[in-house]
Formats: sequence, structure tokens, C-alpha cells
Amino acid sequence: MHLQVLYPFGMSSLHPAFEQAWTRLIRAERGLVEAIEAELRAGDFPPLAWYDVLLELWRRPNHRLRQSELQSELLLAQYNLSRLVDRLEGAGLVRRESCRQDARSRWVVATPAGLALRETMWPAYAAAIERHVGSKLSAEEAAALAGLLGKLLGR
Amino acid sequence: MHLQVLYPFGMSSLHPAFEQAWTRLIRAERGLVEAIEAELRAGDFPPLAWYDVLLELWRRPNHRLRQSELQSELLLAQYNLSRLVDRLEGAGLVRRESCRQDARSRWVVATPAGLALRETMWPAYAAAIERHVGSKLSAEEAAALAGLLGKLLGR
DNA sequence: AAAGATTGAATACTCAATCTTA
DNA sequence: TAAGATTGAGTATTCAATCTTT
Repeated sequence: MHLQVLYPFGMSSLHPAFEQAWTRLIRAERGLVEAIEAELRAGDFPPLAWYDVLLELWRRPNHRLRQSELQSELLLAQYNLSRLVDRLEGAGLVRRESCRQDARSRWVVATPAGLALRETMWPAYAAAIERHVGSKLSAEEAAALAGLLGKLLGR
Repeated sequence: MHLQVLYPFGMSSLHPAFEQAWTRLIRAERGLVEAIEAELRAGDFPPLAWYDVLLELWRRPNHRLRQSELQSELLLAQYNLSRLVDRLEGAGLVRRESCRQDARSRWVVATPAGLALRETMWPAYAAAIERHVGSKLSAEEAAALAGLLGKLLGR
């Protein structure tokens, strides 16, 4: 096949389509996150990481999750999550509770203020996604993109 | 439909395909960058940001670029690039030169050590991309992904 | 020993202010 | 005034070490 002659697979080469997909993946993610977070900041909302925590908690029974579960949901390092939860707790959006079943663990529980913030934040967030993603892809293209990214994620 | 109850279409809602594409874009980018950077770190290589700078310089005549040009190429904030270049300069990989044409500007020039590092780093980087991206998508899928991401980037 | 979580110290990033030259 | 770049101070992230419980 033609491209394989120009860029044979081997020790140190890479098909250009992979390289381009890789560089664009990084640029698209960073550019869009920056643009969307700037819009949220302009609306006096906290960073997306705060939303992510509140969303995970909101989805669960009793709006609570063990830190270790939050950690694996959000793909965060343990020490990173520990300090993120510190900040949310300091802002009164979550509280920590000790865990009967396993005293090593701690629950992270959304407070009413945390749930209210997530609810207020969602329309602004959705509008920003609509503006930056929805305006550039059709629904079919978005579905195709989600499918390809799913493969990268092993789904 | 269930999701429409949670996220009805309207002023502040979003087609689920956009939401899924968005969340997967973030997860795929972060997971892959983390995995690939971990491999490079294990091979005693510096962060990808260093590679990005050295690559841009390598591509240019005389292996040099104004800081402001590097900044727009790499989509970095000015203060961020300033300190990234400080670190590369401290490691002897680039040097700064004053600019005759516009004394406000400074050139960033790759040193022989910087060019050599980029060259040594590429096979390891390419192998990591191959392992984490090439193994999960066909070349056709990678090209389709690059095309969709290009739309998101306005290309 | 391993899992869950936290912390001190070092590094990196961000915001706003600053400096120089165009 | 604006462009290019840098810097001090504050915030966030990272690494390694630590603590408690399983």
C-alpha cells in the first residue's frame, strides 16, 4: 500500500494519519477546554474539575461516593483528588464523612449548595459546548467522533 | 426518551452525541497524554512540551523562531512560554538571542544539544503513539478522527 | 504487605503589574 | 497606545514520604 511505502511501520516511524490524529487531539482538547473554561469563568463559575466532581456525586444514591471511587471515575491521582476535595469542602460544596464499612475510606457528599451550583452551572456549560462543539459538527459527526474516541478509550 | 427528560432540548440543553463527544475528547486526550508522558519519563526524557518547542525550532530555517511566533504555534500564554523557555535554556537545549529587526522580540534558537535531544526523543515518542493510538485505530479510522478534529479546530 | 488517604517540599501555572521598544 | 516579553505573588500540581486501617 502506497502510504506504507512512504512511512513503513517499524522501530521509529509512524503512519502520518496517526501523527495528525494525535496532534489534533491535543490541540482540540486544550483549545476547547480553555475556551469553555474562560466562558464559565466569565460567568463567575468555578473550574470544570469542580463541576466534574459535583456531577459524579449528583448521579449517585445519596449524592455520595468514596474518594477512591471518585478518583477512578475522574482519572485523577490520589493526592490530586485529595486537594481538589479540600477546595470544594472549603467552599462548602461537599463535605467528608467517615466510612463505617472501611475506616480507611472517606465519603465525599455533595451539600445542598454543591447540588445547587451544579444545577446552575449546567446550562452555562451546555451552552458553551453547544457554541464550541455543536456549531462545528453535525450530530452525526459528533456521534462518529464519540465512536472513534471510544475506541481510543478501549470501549 | 430517558436522557431527554434529564436534558431536554431547548435553551440550555445539548444533543447527547455532543456531550459524549466532549467528555470522551477530554478523557482520551488526558489519558493518552498521561500514558505517553509516563513512558517517555521512564526513558529519562523530558515533558512533551519540551519536545514541542524543539520540534517547532527544528522545522525552521536556522532552527530559530521568535518567542511570539512560538507562542502562537504552541497555543501557550506569553508568561507560560517565557518560563518554559527559561527551563529549556537552563538545560542548555535552546538559547535566546536579541532580535535586530525588532528589539522588543527575542529569538529562541535550538542548540546542538537541543536538536540532538529531539532526534533521540522522536523514536521513543513515535513508538508510544504507535502503542497507544496505532494499536486502537486503523489508518482509515485515524484519518477520519483527524478529519473530525480538524473541523473542531476550524480547518 | 497493600489500600485509602493525606502532607511537606519542590515544581509549574496563573493573574496582574511591569518594563522596553515600536 | 500597543506589542513583545518578563516577573512577583498567589494558586495548583507533582513527587515522595507518611499515616491509618485492612
